[in-house]
Amino acid sequence: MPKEATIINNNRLIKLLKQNGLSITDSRKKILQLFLEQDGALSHGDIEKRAGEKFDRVTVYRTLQVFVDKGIVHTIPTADNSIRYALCKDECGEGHHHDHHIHFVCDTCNTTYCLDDVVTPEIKLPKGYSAGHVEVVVEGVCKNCQ
Amino acid sequence: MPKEATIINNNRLIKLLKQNGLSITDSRKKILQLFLEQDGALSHGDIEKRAGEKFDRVTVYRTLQVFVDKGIVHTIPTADNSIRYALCKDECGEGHHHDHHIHFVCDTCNTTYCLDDVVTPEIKLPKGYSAGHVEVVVEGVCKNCQ
DNA sequence: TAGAAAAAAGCAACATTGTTGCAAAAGATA
DNA sequence: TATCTTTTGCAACAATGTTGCTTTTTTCTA
Ligand SMILES: [Mn+2]
Ligand SMILES: [Mn+2]
Ligand SMILES: [Zn+2]
Ligand SMILES: [Zn+2]
Repeated sequence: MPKEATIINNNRLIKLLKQNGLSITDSRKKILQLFLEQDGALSHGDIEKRAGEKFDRVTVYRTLQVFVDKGIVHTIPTADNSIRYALCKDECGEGHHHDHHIHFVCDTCNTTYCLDDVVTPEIKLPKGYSAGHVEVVVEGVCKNCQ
Repeated sequence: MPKEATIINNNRLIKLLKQNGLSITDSRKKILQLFLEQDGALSHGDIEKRAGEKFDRVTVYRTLQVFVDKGIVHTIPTADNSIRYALCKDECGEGHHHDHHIHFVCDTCNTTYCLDDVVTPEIKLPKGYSAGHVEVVVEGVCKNCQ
């Protein structure tokens, strides 16, 4: 008999997937769970490792792509050429993300955080340029590594 | 007989390399030239293409690494998992970059610009986090694509 | 300016990461 | 449960990045 926490969690996963019009599959549940139980962001590699030997690499790629498309997770660019993914907490949906927070990468533990309370600043661009999305990534030392 | 412009350019390249304590080689001159005659930033792939069939892929990787180490070029993180490189115009040197400008990626032509006159904004972080470098990438439509 | 020493380039082999088409398996629907 | 639809796994492939070693080029000094 599974533990209470597991049941709740499983229901939450199913609800989230259904809300986004996705069919319920083991890989989607597992990967979504990884995001829910995680403070920071995850790279493709992290997910491959933590999802265990259970899923094919291709499935992870496709699942992440679906999650991004649906507005369930957003991507975070980093300097080391490895995209990180994190849960969207804002009202993102299919085809439009509205993540206006900044990101923080710890030099020490290498964790990537969404700083949901820090709003992206206004940037005054030179004449001729028009801004769409603004991405801010701060690198430094995080709360756990001071 | 080479043209005047070529000679000057060649001297400039040599000077720049010497200033940074690098020996003068064909690949370094060629790749540095690509940056000098380029408005936007270049990806590894761009450089491989434009440097022609003349150099080995490995040489391009190693040359870019040397340029970054020496503070001749800096890297720009992008959302599509392909690092761009651009000339440092600030006083960067071996082991320390001081690029405090923001970057702009055009949705239309996909060019990446260093906006040298737009200074990185101050970011107020939550308690416990200390900031090192701040990276701002704005995505939108550039001056040539309006 | 020739020759020795040092540095860089090229090459080959390999590792990692990402993509695509297709058949099998699993999920949704009625 | 049967049928239709979607997703997965697999295989093959492409692109990107890394490493060790040999050859070539550059630098340095006599
Ligand atoms: Mn985020
Ligand atoms: Mn720049
Ligand atoms: Zn940390
Ligand atoms: Zn443009």
